[in-house]
Amino acid sequence: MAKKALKSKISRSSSTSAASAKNSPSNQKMVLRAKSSEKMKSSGQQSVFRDREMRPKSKSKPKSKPKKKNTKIDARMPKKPPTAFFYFLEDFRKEFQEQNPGIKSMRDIGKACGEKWKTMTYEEKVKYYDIATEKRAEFDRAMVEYIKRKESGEDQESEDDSEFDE
DNA sequence: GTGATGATTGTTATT
DNA sequence: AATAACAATCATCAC
Repeated sequence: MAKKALKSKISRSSSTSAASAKNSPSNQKMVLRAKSSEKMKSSGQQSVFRDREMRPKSKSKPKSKPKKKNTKIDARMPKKPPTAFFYFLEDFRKEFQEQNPGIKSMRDIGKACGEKWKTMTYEEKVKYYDIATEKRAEFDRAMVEYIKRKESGEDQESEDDSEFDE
């Protein structure tokens, strides 16, 4: 069927109208976010002997991913929004945990997700892409403002930082 | 107790 | 065109 018809590019490419593909004129703000504020608490599991590899925190040489904010980016810099895959992860995680209460971390889940993700058809993924695309638009907007603000006065540090001591 | 890591794919930015 | 880096999450490791 016509699945392949659109996968060509979900990416919004540019601008403004490009999003018309799935954007309805009347729909400017569609927020469908399954948000969940659930917190799971796991008990203590302490065991562990997985030889993963020694991970000296001394990252003398970041191999490929400095996970820490090494970039002196401003705190006001809009971070990259999660990609479609990440959104899928959110949903998948919950289910996966239910089906596999034994699994603990995302590392295992991530692998399962990746595999499944590839098996998913565009139609299934499109909804995630849709969300991601929208998020990007918002991010794009935020980026412009960020730049604007930055040029205006990067010295302006947020003074309203809630750094109140309690 | 804190910081860092690992794993997944997607998108962006840069070259 | 292609590569690099980063996005969220959370159990686990190192000190």
